Amino acid sequence: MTIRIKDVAAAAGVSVATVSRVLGNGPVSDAVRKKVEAAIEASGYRPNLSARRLRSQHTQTIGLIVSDIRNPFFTNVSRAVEDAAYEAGMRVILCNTDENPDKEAMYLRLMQEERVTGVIFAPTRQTAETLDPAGLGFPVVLIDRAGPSGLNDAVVLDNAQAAELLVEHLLEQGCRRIGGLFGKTSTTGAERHAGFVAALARRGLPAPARFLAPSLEAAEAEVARWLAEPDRPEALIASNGLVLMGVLKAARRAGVAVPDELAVAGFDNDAWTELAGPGLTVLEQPVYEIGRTAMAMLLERLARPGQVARKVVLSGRLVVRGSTRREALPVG
Amino acid sequence: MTIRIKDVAAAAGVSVATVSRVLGNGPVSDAVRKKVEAAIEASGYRPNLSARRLRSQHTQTIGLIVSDIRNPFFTNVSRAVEDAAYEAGMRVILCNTDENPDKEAMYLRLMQEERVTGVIFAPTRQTAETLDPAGLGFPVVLIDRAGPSGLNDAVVLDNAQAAELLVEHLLEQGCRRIGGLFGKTSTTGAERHAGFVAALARRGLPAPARFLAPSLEAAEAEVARWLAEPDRPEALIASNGLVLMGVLKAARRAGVAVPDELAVAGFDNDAWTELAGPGLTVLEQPVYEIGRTAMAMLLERLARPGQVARKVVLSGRLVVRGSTRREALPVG
DNA sequence: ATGAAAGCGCTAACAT
DNA sequence: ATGTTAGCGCTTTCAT
Repeated sequence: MTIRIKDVAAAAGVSVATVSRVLGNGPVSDAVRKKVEAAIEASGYRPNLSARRLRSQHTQTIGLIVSDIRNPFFTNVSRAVEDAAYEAGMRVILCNTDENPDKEAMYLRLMQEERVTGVIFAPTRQTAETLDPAGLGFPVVLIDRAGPSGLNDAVVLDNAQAAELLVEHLLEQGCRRIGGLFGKTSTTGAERHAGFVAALARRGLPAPARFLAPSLEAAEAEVARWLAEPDRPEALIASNGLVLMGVLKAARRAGVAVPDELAVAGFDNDAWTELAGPGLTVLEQPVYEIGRTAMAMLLERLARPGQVARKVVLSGRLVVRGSTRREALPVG
Repeated sequence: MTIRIKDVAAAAGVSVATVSRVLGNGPVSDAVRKKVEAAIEASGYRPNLSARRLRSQHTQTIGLIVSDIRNPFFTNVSRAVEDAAYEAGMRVILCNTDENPDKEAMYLRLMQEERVTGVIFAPTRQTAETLDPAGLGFPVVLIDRAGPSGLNDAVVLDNAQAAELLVEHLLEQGCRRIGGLFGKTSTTGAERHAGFVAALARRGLPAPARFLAPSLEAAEAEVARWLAEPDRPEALIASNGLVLMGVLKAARRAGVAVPDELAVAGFDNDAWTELAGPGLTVLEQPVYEIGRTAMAMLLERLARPGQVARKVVLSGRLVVRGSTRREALPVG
């Protein structure tokens, strides 16, 4: 049926070992290499990667486990990871967990069965805390959310600092009743919440916060409720791009003007944030770089397995736009 | 080193075949099954999928080849495909081609080496025209862009009709100088262009169009140039979500007000289109459904290989928002 | 530089 | 219902 290496060998008049060497750039004389390559070309032979992986014990596969590829942060990270992976001759298996610990466990198990070379993983808080990298059989680089103290390699944003930057900016604009919306299952959410609380506490201000599932729908519903309350906030900080969208949709539905009646700021400088409403003030993460860094760390870890775990902390950049502009805000 | 099936067999006091049967839900007595499952649990055994695939000749893997996962259309399609695939016990390999025919060929070749069960593919026009599904060794379902007459299964939008809907709407709003921006390498672009031309021709109107690479940057640059020309259009139709973003960015940079000085409409009803500017008029594709339909067609094709190729054509829905609102437009 | 042969871990005949 | 065994297609010793 399908052409195997022995068919190519027979056609070229050499042994299967020689064909294998041609395929793997092993030591073969030029004359023989030519003959073999011609036979491969003529037959349309395609090596069977399952067989190669089984025999060589190298799968050249990495797993990328995120909560939802539709979250713009992960969309961009995934593209960066795939670019870097294919450049390094690796393929990527992408998994969406929806922040569901059961799915996380299932996919981690799948990664073991695939005998992946390594995994890049954005875990929920729950999983991050209990993750034992030793028992998995492959190295893990955490992204977006770091696990507990130095057990895993990780590349993350300085989330507390980032949240503080946003709060400071709103304070400078004269806002006082500043509310925050954070993911309830992520470490990211917890860290950003901590920065949010710290920055407001320094001024002796309250830090009203809501925790929610990281989806557009959940955010929109939560914000709609919040805006209907008597002492609604004059500014809102959204912990990720999806939640930020939800804030804007809810404000629009409720007829609350941005920034006149509500200042809005959030995370992730996606293209649309420049175009929405008066332009959205956001904290930009170096998204593509996070993906490539994670991949690079994974490759380094594979090269030096004994090396101590490293955590790369990247800083965000505040991008000020109209959604928090002072002149339009209710001051005092 | 790692635990193999024979280790589990030895621990449970049975043969490897019995363990394999337990794994595959074969006929095994309850008592033995219990014993084996206990041994699996105790040892932390994980089946080696490469070995299983090699032996069984079933990879349970499908390939998803798109131009760029960051294109919101493909982001959503990919999520739908992955959901459906994992439900069917299949893995997905995602590939980004950037509409580069060389990359397309490379990934198609990779799919052969993976011995994938099937592929869902959004090809460039060039590749779509020359694609020989017979020679590939696996079934292909095309999405977004159909190939030539009935050679491949495909699920597509009625692109010409969709473009006509947008044009008709703009005509109703009183626009006359309507420009179009289309992907230069995609069949989608060509089909949408055809509908665009047809709708305008019926009114005896010119149909100025520009063809470009499907990226945010290319669109922004092209539109910036166009808006600077003397007889610039009073309305612009963008052939996909990325290009639509580019139109808006360019208009904003050039200080051209939407919709007062320029009406804007485009494809893909992403969340952000509701929030950008006055809200964007878009043609909504049933995105998630396209992904699931493609997966379903692939599974059907696998079940009935001889079946004649089918093309599922889905209709888009016009979503009217502020970016084309009549009262604000320069009439005549 | 090349070939012969073993075996990666598993499933599927075939036997019992 | 369970065991024995061959072999999926390849890479990798070990010879020569």
